Amino acid sequence: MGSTPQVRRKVTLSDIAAGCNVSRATVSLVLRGSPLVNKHTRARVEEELRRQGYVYNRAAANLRRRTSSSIALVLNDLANPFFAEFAAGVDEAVAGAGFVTLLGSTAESPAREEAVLGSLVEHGPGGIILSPAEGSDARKVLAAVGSHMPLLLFNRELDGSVPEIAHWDTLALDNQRGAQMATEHLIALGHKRIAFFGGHRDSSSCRQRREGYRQAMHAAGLRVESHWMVESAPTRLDAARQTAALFAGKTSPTAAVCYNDAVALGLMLGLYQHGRRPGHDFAITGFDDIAEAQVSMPPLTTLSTVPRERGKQAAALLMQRLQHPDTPVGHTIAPVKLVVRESSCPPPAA
Amino acid sequence: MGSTPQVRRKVTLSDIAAGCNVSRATVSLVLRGSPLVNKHTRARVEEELRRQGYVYNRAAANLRRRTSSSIALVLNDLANPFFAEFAAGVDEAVAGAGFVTLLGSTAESPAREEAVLGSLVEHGPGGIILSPAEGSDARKVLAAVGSHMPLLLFNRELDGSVPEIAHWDTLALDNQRGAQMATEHLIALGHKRIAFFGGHRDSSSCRQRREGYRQAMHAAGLRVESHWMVESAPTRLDAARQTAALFAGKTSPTAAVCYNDAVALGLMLGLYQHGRRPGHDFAITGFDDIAEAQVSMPPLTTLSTVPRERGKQAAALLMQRLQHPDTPVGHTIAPVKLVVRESSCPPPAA
DNA sequence: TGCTGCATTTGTAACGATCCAAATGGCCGG
DNA sequence: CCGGCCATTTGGATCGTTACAAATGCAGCA
Repeated sequence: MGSTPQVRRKVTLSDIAAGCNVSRATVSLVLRGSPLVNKHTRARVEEELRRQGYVYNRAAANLRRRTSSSIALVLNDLANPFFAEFAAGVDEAVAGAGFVTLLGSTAESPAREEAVLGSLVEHGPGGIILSPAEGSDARKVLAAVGSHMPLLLFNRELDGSVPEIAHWDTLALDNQRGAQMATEHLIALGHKRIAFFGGHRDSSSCRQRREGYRQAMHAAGLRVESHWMVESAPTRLDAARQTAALFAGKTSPTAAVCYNDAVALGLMLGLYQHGRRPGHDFAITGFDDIAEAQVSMPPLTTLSTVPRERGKQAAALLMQRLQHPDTPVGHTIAPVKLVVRESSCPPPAA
Repeated sequence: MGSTPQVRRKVTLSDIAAGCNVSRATVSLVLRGSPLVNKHTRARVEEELRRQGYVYNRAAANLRRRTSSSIALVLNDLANPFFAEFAAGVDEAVAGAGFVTLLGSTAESPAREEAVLGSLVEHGPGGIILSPAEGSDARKVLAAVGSHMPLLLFNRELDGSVPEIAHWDTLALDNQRGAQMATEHLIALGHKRIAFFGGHRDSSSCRQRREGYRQAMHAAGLRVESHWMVESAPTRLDAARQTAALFAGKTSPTAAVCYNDAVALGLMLGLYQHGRRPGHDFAITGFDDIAEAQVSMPPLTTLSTVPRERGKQAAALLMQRLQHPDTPVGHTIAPVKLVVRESSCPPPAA
């Protein structure tokens, strides 16, 4: 039935035009649903499009129209579930707007980031969503993307960023407020000796979370022992390894605000290995609310960031910028929500 | 220093040509590193490129050369860590070959899959890597991508696929052999009553894993009770919910081969809730070796699929196909490796 | 009949790159 | 001094689409 053995070359708009004796211009109008074309003509053309199996060449159209139909998404770590969810959200919104997503991942390497950005920019995305690699430099990024490319920075800041060159929008989580809420929650439960566990001191998100923690402690008039600030890679494995450091000093904490969920889960494991029972004799909070948080043992009290929503939001913000290139840059801070589960118990009776 | 306030229009090759009194053709040759150009000329042109902040327009070049510099990656569930790792692997290899990845995710909906494929195809990728949505139909996919688009199917089969129309390559995990290995491992430990837990009966990977399980059981002369075959959504949560079903009949199993790691971890949780201790009085194996498998409690015996490697492999296979479009289609089965950890214990002494 | 107005349709020049055949200019041998 | 050769450069057509101004045809009306 109507099988046309389409062999070599791709079908173009000229083929369609020739196939039903109209001009290329008319076919183009049909493709774009213009009301100018006669409805009988339109029908003939559409039939021919179907018959020949035409596929639109958006690259050619974009070239002529000087438009773009893609956005680039560059992530420091796609394999991380947080960013994977984020990416899914971005793609969902981007696709909803009729765009496609160009993906790039940098594996936390500023050098790769530069290369990836360079390569993606050549493909002419309308804008870029970037979650920078650790140590990524503002001037380098700017050089790679150019000063007129709409750019949305997610989740982290760039090193050496000064207001004069920063033409980009940002979307960040409310790290400080989140850590503050977690700390206040533990304080309300009766804890007095609370640690801040995990993360790299020099990452911007870690700095902000520590700051929130410190403020809450200070506001409650509680001391912070220096050995309660434990650094670790933001992974389960390294967190488990660093557990012992918490109990190295003479005054042991009874609770810990963790840098993120991965670290919190690692700490749980480490506690079990030290013979302690998280959720019974030690309270823990996380950050992110990853899928495992609700089924860990015990279920983890944490700050929900809803990464998929953040992805959609990031895409929406970038689309905004595409439509209004000349509005002043915006800095959005997404609220986070405290989700209380069993890992945050009161301190053991003194 | 040398800051040229580049305002509106993008810099094109003509601008460079004009800027140093050579023809566009010469600039083009320089861009592509042709040995034809005089090295003094090349230097002048390169200086001008830098000075004006030129960025290559790959879309225009692709149009003229009738080539492509992208591949499309369409996933049924990007938020799943297995696919996120896979995507990271694909992107790594694709970027290494100087291509970019066009991302699409379908949220397990065949309708969205069709739309996403249609949209991506218009952007002219050189080929497509597709992990189909559940229930995705072969003819529909074929209609969306056309019969000449290089296509690699990953992880699942398409419904209604018949050899006459299947021009695509495939890359699959060795599901059957993997489940067989897991089952044999449990049998070697002394288990006789072994269940197969989780997954959707009609997904191709679940069928294959069940088949491997059945073969191993049969080869060992062991019975399979019907209530030992428990279905669940492939998620932790639903798996935890279905746990009770395992112990509904009169003969309870002492071990379970799980559809995948998520299910296995859910089952662990369910067992704890039923007062059993996985790794002590009940043995469990998973499938995938996701990151959590090594830090769960107890650490999970599972089949390692190395999704990132699969991603690289998928990209490599597709690149192969791009270079040799006329070689016969290939069906690759990636081996899996049994990783023994503490979750697979011997049966409790009778 | 000639003119205007409307609904359609169309030719042609772009968009930014590449391909190709042909031009340029310098140098060498005869 | 000329022809030929080499190394280099170049104009113009082209990829598949869209913008735009202009053409077409037909109906209505004075």
